[in-house]
Amino acid sequence: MPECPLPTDAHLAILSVLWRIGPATVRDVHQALPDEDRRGYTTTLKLMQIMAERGLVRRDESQRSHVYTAQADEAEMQSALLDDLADKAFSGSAAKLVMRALARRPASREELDSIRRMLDEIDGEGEA
Amino acid sequence: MPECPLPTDAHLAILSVLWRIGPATVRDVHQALPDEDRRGYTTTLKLMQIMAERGLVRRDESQRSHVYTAQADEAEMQSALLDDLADKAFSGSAAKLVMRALARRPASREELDSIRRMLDEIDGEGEA
DNA sequence: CCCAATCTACGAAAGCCGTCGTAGACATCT
DNA sequence: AGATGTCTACGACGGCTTTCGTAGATTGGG
Repeated sequence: MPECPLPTDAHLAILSVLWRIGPATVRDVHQALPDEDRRGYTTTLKLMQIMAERGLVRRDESQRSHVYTAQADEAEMQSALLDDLADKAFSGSAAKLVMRALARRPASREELDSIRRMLDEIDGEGEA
Repeated sequence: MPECPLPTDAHLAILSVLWRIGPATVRDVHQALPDEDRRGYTTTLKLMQIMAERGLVRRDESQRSHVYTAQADEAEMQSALLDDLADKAFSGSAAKLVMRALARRPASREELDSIRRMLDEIDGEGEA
């Protein structure tokens, strides 16, 4: 597993598309990119080529239009990004990070319940 | 209020020092930087000059050694960084972000309790 | 068979950031 | 006054990323 530095924003935007729509060609990804992230077609192509070099995506060249698949796991990547942010802006404390995120009240009742259930699970394991 | 793009990593490292130790000179900051973030003295100086231009810090030039103060509020900055990360890697959902952060079990019992209390507060307000 | 569309590959330009060397101003001490 | 040390200011270089133009290959239609 190539423990990469961390994807750049442009790479992450492409990864997000691949995670969402699954294996896709450059054109598919390019069209699926949000407008504010979309540049020229060859820009998307080049980025994806570089991502393939770095192991962020895998590439199937059996078709003329190569098919790209996200190699990096979404959950792992999210964790890595959170770790990084916790280090940089929360003295390494994930708990501080969580509390700051909650302080913005962005969550619906259902989401709050989900979070509570997750806390219960963690407590349960702690007891055992 | 200059709604800046977002601080770079190097700028954030300096801001972290200023938040921690309060108003300080370039030399103070430079010495307080963690070893892995510290480069040459003039590098720190230049970064802080740029930060002053961008409104991330305020500068008091009444002394020969200028005194810098964090202009950006730490909590606001943390929120902005979390918003940014939520957009880039969690489809804009802060709840997803929180759950991913909790899934890593980084928290002590006390921290979990704090988080739970915060959930209760949010619920309480929702009721009212 | 030829034209148009589409793809990959390559290279180069531009931008941004971090890094530092150096210069000049100022203070201090002897 | 001179030597020394510290400060700010400025400029430049290098690295990395993004962006795109262009060329060459391939496909499909008329």
